[in-house]
Amino acid sequence: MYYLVQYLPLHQKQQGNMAGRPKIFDEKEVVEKAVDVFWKKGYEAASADELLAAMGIGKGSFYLAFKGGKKELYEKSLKQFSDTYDKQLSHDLSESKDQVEFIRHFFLSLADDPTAKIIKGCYLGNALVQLSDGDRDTKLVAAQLLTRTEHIFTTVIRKAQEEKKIKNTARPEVIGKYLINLWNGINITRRSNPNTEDLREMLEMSLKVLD
Amino acid sequence: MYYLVQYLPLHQKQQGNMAGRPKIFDEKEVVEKAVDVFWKKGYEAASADELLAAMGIGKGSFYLAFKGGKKELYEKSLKQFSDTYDKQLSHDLSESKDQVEFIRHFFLSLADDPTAKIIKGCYLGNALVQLSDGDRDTKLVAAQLLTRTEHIFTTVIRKAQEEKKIKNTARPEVIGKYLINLWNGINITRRSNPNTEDLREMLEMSLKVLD
DNA sequence: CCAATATTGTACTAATTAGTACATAATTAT
DNA sequence: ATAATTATGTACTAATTAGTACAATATTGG
Repeated sequence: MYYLVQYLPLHQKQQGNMAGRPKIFDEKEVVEKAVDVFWKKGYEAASADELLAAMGIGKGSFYLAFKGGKKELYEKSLKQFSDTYDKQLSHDLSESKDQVEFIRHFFLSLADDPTAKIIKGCYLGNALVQLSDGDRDTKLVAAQLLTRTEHIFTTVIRKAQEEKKIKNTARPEVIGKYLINLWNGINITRRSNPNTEDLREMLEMSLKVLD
Repeated sequence: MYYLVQYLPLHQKQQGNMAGRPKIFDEKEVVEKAVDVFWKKGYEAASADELLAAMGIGKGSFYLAFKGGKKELYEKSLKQFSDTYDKQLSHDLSESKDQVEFIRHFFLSLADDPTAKIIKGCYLGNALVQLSDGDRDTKLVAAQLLTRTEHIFTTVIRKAQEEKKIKNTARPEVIGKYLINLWNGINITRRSNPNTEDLREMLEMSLKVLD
């Protein structure tokens, strides 16, 4: 016997037709709050109490909604962050007149970021460095999400090559990896040296691959 | 009245002429053991007990020798690691016939590292990512040490430019930063994608700045 | 041999951790 | 209204944390 089941999008609240006391929070919203804490403190150093305070919910609600505890919350935060980020990036790219130029500007703007004082790095890159061997599965999630962003770059490059907009004839996968590697590097390098001018020149040198 | 004081190198044990029970450990040796633990587990996740076990000393000895506790141990481990690393790198460079070629090979070899399965990244880069805002001073130590390695690259590049061994006429500081940024990037990128072939091609593309 | 000194090992503390148990509260369906 | 269901808040637990206190130990100099 088979049943027709309606799969609702996860973000659609089903409160209206469900029995029981209603949730006082929206999962997406509290995960977003958790991202802030994890990003600022790091995975290990972010305590459950601190997370709950930021999320504005109590332990009862939390461990009911996130049965896997802190780890589940972190994985969900990685996914949600990455989804939002990639979606925004893809959208901005589709809106831009010159996608290669957009990427160039995207990287160059990292040299004079006004938020440079509080350098938090890349949320996914941080995960790869902060997670220990015990959290191999979570690490893998972060790795896959970062690879997804890499693919966005790769796709732009492939298209630009087809349209003869860039001279570089290397495989698009290689240029895409080059770009994500540049991104990964900057997120470390910026933390160790705030010299904006050298950083800018270094970025300009790096972006010659897009000529 | 002035006295002539003989300053002994720190690593020279002065036990022979000192009163009191002799130390059962050598500080450099135990710090080296601690590096292993910090590198594998990360700063936060490395517990004092675990560190002490690896170092083979008890709490009494530890807190006497490292009054600043875990934090002092970590800072010392950063310095000692970096000293050893830079010294080795400088030595290898001075031994090599072609220093630019050495650097090129140094980076290319990262693509087929036999220890790729256990990717621990850069000890100093990890520190920059793993330390939270509360450990700003320790972070600064790591940043300065990483900059020192950058300067080693810069010096090689400057010399190579003077000797017309590379065509790239950008400021050596910029090329040096480019190289340390490449290093920082790879130590993240390798963790997210073990595809050796793409990585190798990406590195070859990156190293064109050394032509 | 004894005083002075430095190191060691153990037992303890006080704080913090993640997570559980469960009574209470707020909702829907009948 | 009341039964069923789901969420919430609080009080608790059990483990782990970094670090301290201090008596016992091993050395040097006199």
